[in-house]
Amino acid sequence: MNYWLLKAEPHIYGIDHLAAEQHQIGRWDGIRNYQARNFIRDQFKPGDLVFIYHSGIKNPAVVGTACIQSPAYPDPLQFNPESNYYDPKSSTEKPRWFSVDVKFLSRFKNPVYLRDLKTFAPLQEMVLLKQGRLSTQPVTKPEWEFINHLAQ
DNA sequence: GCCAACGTTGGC
DNA sequence: GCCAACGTTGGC
Repeated sequence: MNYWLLKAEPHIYGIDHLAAEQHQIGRWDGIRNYQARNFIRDQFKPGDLVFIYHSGIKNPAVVGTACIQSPAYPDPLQFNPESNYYDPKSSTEKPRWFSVDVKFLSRFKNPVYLRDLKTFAPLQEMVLLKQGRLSTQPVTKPEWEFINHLAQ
């Protein structure tokens, strides 16, 4: 069992969108960064637990949890010329980008804000604090448990 | 393969 | 809106 963090811009697709999906399962697509892609393609496994993190807003925060619901599969948006995520260099034979299905689990009553994460010694090695721009990233088990306690 | 130019992310 | 960090592109 592994733990991950997925970033989302809440006005585009955030935890409320996920919770509103049929069966509360949504496709996590549009990832267009190789490092983030590699985590999805090579390491995400059904049953893995993820934090949903809202970025690009005034008070960025971990806002809830979800779980990986499917193996990685080619992101359909890369083949759609109408999509912002269309990639003409990708092909169905050699897809470049991958997505997974994610199932909503919980929305934190108390979001854990980035400014607070920064104050706790056990969280100082989080990828979130070290590498600002990575949109999918690993979380350690101690970090997972610590943040869940903060959200209670 | 190097590197300058450029684009994007994302916190503040 | 600004800007730091960093990823990508493309000429050479």
